[in-house]
Amino acid sequence: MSTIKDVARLAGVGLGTASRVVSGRGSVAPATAKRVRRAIEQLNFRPSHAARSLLSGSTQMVGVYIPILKGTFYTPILQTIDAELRAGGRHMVVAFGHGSADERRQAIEGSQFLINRDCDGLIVLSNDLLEKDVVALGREQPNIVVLNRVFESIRDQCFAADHVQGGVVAAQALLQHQHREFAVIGGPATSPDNVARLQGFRNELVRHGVDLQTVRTSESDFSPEGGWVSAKALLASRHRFTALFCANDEMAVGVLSYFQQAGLAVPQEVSVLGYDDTQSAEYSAPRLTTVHIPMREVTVSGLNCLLNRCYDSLLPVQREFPINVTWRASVAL
Amino acid sequence: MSTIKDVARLAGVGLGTASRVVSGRGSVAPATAKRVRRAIEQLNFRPSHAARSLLSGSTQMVGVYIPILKGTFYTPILQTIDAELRAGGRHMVVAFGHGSADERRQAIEGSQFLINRDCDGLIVLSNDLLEKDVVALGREQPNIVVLNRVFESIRDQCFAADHVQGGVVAAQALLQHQHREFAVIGGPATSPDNVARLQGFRNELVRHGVDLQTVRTSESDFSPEGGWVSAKALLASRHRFTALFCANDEMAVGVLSYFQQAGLAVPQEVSVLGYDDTQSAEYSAPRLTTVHIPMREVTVSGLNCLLNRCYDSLLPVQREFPINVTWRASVAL
DNA sequence: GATCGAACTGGAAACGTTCCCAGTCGCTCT
DNA sequence: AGAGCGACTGGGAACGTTTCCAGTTCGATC
Repeated sequence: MSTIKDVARLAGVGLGTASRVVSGRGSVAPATAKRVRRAIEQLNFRPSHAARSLLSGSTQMVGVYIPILKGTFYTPILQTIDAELRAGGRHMVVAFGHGSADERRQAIEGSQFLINRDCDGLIVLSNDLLEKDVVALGREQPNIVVLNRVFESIRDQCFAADHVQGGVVAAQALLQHQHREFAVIGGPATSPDNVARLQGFRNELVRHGVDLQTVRTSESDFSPEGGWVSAKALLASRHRFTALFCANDEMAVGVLSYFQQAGLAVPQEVSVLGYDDTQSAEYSAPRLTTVHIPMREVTVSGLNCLLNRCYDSLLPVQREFPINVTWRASVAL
Repeated sequence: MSTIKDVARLAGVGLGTASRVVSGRGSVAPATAKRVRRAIEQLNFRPSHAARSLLSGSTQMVGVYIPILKGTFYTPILQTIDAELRAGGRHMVVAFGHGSADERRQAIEGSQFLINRDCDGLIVLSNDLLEKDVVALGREQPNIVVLNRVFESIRDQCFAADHVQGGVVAAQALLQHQHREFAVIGGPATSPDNVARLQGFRNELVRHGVDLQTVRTSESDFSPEGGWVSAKALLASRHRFTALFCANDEMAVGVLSYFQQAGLAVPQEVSVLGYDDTQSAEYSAPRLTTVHIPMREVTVSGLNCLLNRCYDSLLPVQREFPINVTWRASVAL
């Protein structure tokens, strides 16, 4: 690989002049600039990112930690982040959870890994990190933003939709279709956003006079497979219900798969409501009615907040994210 | 951020000694090492990745270009690459296709972006790159590996399953269930892997005496939505068929969604066969029988090949990838 | 025609590491 | 006692940029 010294030598100019042409800062005579550009072309010169980073103290790189890249929840987030970053000439380096450690450790290690990689900032998604973990991480790299979760100690670096409100919206959607007999398949009890939406859902139910004793709730793991086995158990339990609320779309898809196999017609015999409105809800059989969480807006706002911190820009940041229902075909009277 | 100089000063040792403790190379007296380690701790010192890269000429970083992160095809690939890389203390930087340019330009720009970021090597996935493009890219960064596509000029840097064989396997799966009347929903005609599997499929059909005139083939775009509209068009055409081959799982999922809505029972009235065996096939309604492409093995082999080139390691590389069928519930007699 | 300023130029210093070289110390062996 | 050796140490050079400063040239202004 050729360096800027080679360029300078070939063009017969000084180091400074060559650098000015490359970086476009400072004034250079047109004729000289042309000579330098020809030399660059000829040597196929590209400036070293490492050298620039070393000097400037900034890598123009943002780290993103994601527990696992599976399903349809995280992928649009990555896509969004990369798009926004690239538009600003920056880039993204991703780390997923790995290894045999528990998920909390994985999240810490992944984030640490990213920090060690000289990221200018960090975006973290994790259900298993503790308050003290983010504080510790924040000591090493103050430019941290958390998505889909709020830590009290760094409230204004956290971006999330109001999931208890999401639960309320879910309940209303079902109630307004005259449903009174419910079942729920929740995500992991350790997942804060899951308990929030379940809380909201239940609150709204009692507000409408539903006896919570009659709503059967099972805990699952946010995966289609989990939804499938929960659906099976639910049917086996012979619990009476006309509407089933799934705490995310992926589980709902698994449920739909099992119900089809069991010969239970959706929505004719039971209604199924999803949550998140990810891509997997769009073309299930039947197409899934689901609570729409505006993750794109959440992501962009979080990223902008991070960029503002890292590069003192003034990108717009939004902190309220309206939730509504995307009506498709899985909920009926 | 503190530097190794600060550490050296605080520990009362020379630069070299401090460095030796940090990098673990060279000999240091135990007592001295302890003092240095305490200083590191105290200052919360972390070595600068940029400085190391500059000196060593290697960033320990591999770039991955992916056209778009949507659906279930690319995500496991990323997950696999990251897992393998992290295990070796290296990392991954990802770029997706963006902007309004056509997909070929996007692929070139994305790859270029990665190269400019000082990646030690590049993994590229793209249906739209031309032979000459990879040659040009190869001049800037010889360490390139292509997945799911083979370019003649760099044959041994390309890793892909044999998709014409995949098509053959698909045809056999359907034929052995006595199907004689077919329909096909293909991917984009510009996608080499798509034309390969369609070719293989048709070849096997004629080998079994099926008249290709009777098999209706429509072109779609590998998306669930595309599958949905193609399924609609197919039914509207009143073409007779008992088995439908979809060139990927995503389209098959869209098809299943439409068939359910249209009241067409799968597999009782028609059989549907997918391709790829991605996560979306696992819990569709009904669960999708599909041609299993071992993308994990393809990915690992490609990555290993790249790592061998970049860091002269001797990781195992495999060039043949057996294809079979994952039987679920969408194909019947 | 002296003065001033703008436009342009070259090169040293700095960023934070690692590697190499030279040097010191203490021990063992003749 | 002197030589020889191994363990350990300190600091300069280098990696490839950008920034800054000092210097030169040239045209315009008084």
